[in-house]
Amino acid sequence: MMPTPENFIPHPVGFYARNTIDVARDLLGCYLVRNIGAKMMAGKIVEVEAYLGESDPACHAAAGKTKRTKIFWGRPGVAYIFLIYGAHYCLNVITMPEGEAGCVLIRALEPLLGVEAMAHWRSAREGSETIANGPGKLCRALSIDLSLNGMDLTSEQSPLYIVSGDVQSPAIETTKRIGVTKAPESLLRYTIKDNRFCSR
DNA sequence: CGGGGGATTACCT
DNA sequence: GGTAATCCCCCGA
Repeated sequence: MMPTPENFIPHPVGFYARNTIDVARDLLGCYLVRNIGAKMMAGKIVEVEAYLGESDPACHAAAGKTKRTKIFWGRPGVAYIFLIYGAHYCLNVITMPEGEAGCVLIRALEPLLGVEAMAHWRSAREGSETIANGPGKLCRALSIDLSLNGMDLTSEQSPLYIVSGDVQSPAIETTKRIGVTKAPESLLRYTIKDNRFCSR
């Protein structure tokens, strides 16, 4: 059963103040909501990756606290956004209780609301399956950039937030993370099994 | 202040 | 399958 915008309920901070792997798996099937003025876009989260903080070489937090990474040790449930290859943004959610580091990378969405707007931002006339099937593509589709870094994803007042999704929890497939050069063998990528909107 | 790294994507053969 | 594009961030000097 799919929620409608009237029933969009953001997760409380406590949802994110937990073990990163649990949060990652629980985010599958939830909805990412983007408001620009009166326009709403939303998509179901179908692919994520867990980054386990200081002990995970692939996690930016492994470099220690810097201007860019100090957000990891701050309040959970906020957006961590960075620019990669000078061209694409990646959207993460900060996890773990305050004082501990971790995040979940949102890697793909199944477009649900405002699909035409997403196609517009992407300058894509293709089918909806490829509009947001990658971390850079979904940021482009939802017009997400560094100006949203640090945004609270637990509030409906935010231009970007996450809400509870499908009532039934999905079957989950576990694989290696994509594209990472450090710790490439770790099985920390989670997808909704057989969902056509995942990357690859 | 210069240089290299990077969790990607699109477009080429 | 291979690779160029492109820039913020971090580090070392």
